[in-house]
Amino acid sequence: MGVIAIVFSWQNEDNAASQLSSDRESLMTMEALLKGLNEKQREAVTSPLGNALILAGAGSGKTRVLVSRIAWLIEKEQLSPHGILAVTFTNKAAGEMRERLSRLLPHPVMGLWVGTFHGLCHRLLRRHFKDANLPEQFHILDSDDQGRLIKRVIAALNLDSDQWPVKQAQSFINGRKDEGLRPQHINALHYGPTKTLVSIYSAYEQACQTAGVIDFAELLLRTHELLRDNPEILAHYQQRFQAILVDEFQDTNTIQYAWIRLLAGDHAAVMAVGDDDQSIYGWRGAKVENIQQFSRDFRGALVYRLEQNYRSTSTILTAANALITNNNSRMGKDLWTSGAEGEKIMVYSAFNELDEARFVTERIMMEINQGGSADEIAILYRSNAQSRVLEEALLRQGIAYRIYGGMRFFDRAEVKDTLAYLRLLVNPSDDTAFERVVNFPTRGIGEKTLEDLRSYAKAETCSLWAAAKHQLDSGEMAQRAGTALARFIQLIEMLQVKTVAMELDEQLSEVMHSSGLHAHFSKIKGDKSESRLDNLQELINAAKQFRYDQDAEDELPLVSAFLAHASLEAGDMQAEEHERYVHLMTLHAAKGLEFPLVFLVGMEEGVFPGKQSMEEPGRLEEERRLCYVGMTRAMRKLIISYAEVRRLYGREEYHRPSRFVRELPAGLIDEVRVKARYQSPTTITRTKIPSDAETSNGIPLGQTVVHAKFGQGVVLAVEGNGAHTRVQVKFKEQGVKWLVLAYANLILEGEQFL
DNA sequence: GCGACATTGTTTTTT
DNA sequence: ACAATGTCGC
Repeated sequence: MGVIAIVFSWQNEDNAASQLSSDRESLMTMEALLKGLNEKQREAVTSPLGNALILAGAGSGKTRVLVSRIAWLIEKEQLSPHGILAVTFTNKAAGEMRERLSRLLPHPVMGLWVGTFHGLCHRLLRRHFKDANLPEQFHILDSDDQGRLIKRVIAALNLDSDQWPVKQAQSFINGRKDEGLRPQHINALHYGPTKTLVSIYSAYEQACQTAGVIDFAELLLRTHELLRDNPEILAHYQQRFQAILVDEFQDTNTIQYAWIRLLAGDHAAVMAVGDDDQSIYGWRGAKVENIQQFSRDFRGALVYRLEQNYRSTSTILTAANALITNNNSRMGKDLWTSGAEGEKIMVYSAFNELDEARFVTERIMMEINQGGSADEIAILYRSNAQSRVLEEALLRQGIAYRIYGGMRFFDRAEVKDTLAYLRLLVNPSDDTAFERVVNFPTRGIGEKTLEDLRSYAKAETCSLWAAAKHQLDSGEMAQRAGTALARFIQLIEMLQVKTVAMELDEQLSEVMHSSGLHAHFSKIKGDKSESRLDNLQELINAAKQFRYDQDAEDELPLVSAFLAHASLEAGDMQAEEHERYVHLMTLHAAKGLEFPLVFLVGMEEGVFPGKQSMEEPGRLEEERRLCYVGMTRAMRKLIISYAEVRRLYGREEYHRPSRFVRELPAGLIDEVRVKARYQSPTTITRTKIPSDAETSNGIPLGQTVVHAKFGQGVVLAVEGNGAHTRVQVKFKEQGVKWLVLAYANLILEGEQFL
């Protein structure tokens, strides 16, 4: 049915588009648009209708080019918006593109597809659910749901959960799916762990199929198979999409690449935009090589390089360039700017993480006192755990901050519980939803009862819901358990009837109350219960909002659309407040953003680059790219810091400054000296910081020393002076380590306390 | 079915 | 250090 509707609307929109391109006003817009671009950007935007690869450096106006290109295709190449597909990775990027497009084009564009890989695949699967072998109301599992299901599958296979951790199985399954592999494609002739993992994969697929659910990776894989195995459908979309644009191409994985190739066929003009230097998602399957592969697979692909940067000072850019040239596998690209030189990059060497946090907050205070705004400032770190100390310091100083990332709205347990009820109303076969709420809030349905249901469902290859109904009908259930289960079934069936004519938000409210969820969260004491109830209210608000925002474009039932929205766009909910915050986030989360002032903290060997990344060259290069991404976020000023001692996993660890700091040209760096009169924090009591005078002569090399933990060792090198002094010691047992003299409490031969 | 203890691992994260 | 699981006893 979808196909016919599409053909109709295509013709309508074609007419609309030809009227549009003869419009004088829009031609004017086009000229104005091109005038605002630099030469390289203009070349890319006006590239002939064919394949093109755009290597767009950080801050080179990538999104602008992409958006302008779409406008160009519509205005000058006279493509129908209906024939254009633009793909991104995140909802945020898709939203931004849509928004900028609507500002650029004089008329609202109908039929243009802009979305994430997952969002677009979802749309295709909804339209062609029968050919994709899915139930009409299939639900998308998020990784949490997926984990729960895999856990159950492992248990059902009678495998030892210690030997087969859920996480491992999950990443195995997702990894294979990202490669486009089904269980039968995986070579498991030999015995061993792979064979078991494949059987878990297989059983998991089966479980998903009976429950009518699919995971994120499956969205892509299933869509690829849908197109590959249904020539008419493929032909339809190949004919439809004359131009395909892909953002962040360096982040595409195998299946996404295959998906684009398939959809593009021989005719579509594919424009891939990416930056190999900003590839930071290799660990989750992204293949940078796809960029190199592009020119081979897509005929006559023209390559454009956008190297003029409009974001950062030349100091920051030169430093970032110097850093990234240490990577070997690069396509090569040098960012430049016609802008000002700017301030030098400040590098601060802190004693420990507390001192580092203190320094950062101090600089932020200075910045704000000089008229800067907090929201122009970002603190970037390698891992989330590093935010704690920074938070505490900011809190102490009363600086408003906001942490990005972490738990998102639709990921919250109480929200997911409520949605699980909703899912069950829509599709009682959804075993993941069933398992989640059948006994939550507790209603006397125990493990024993569930075990019976599971084994029946397994034997009959049916859903838990069907198993429950059957067990009840057959009267084989124990009195007590039977009543409890029957009450649950009745509850769901009652809700199905009662909510059928309700608005979405009313449905949710009804579900929350009838299920006892609301009462349950009201009962719990503590400060958490209030925020949980708030979240439930917020969910109702979100549903109400959703009702208004939803266009009738996709004729998906509103409930299903809302559930898909909850899975696919977990909702950052971060733009709501308008206060001015300092932004705290991981380097990964910072990609695509920019800030006038950027702090890069924790620049230590073992932290960044991380311990695990230091052995393998490939991973080290990815860490370096991550550093490059971080540096190029800064517009006006970049401040780097590292701590000589850091509390990590409960231990005090001594780290050397990150190699990335040393890879920056010395001339661009302004190294800030430590104040010798630093007051030691109360938590570290044993610390004795020597004055300059005390240690100015340093320790003789070769001196034998004793360390409380590491034992006896020999001094190999001494670096720095004053409170700053570090010594390199070769210990008998523990090997070679760098220690900060002020913290190490070394005892020299002769019992002299340093 | 819940609370008290033990065990465990601990980059990065979207969809 | 610490949080987030899992196990055990009532």
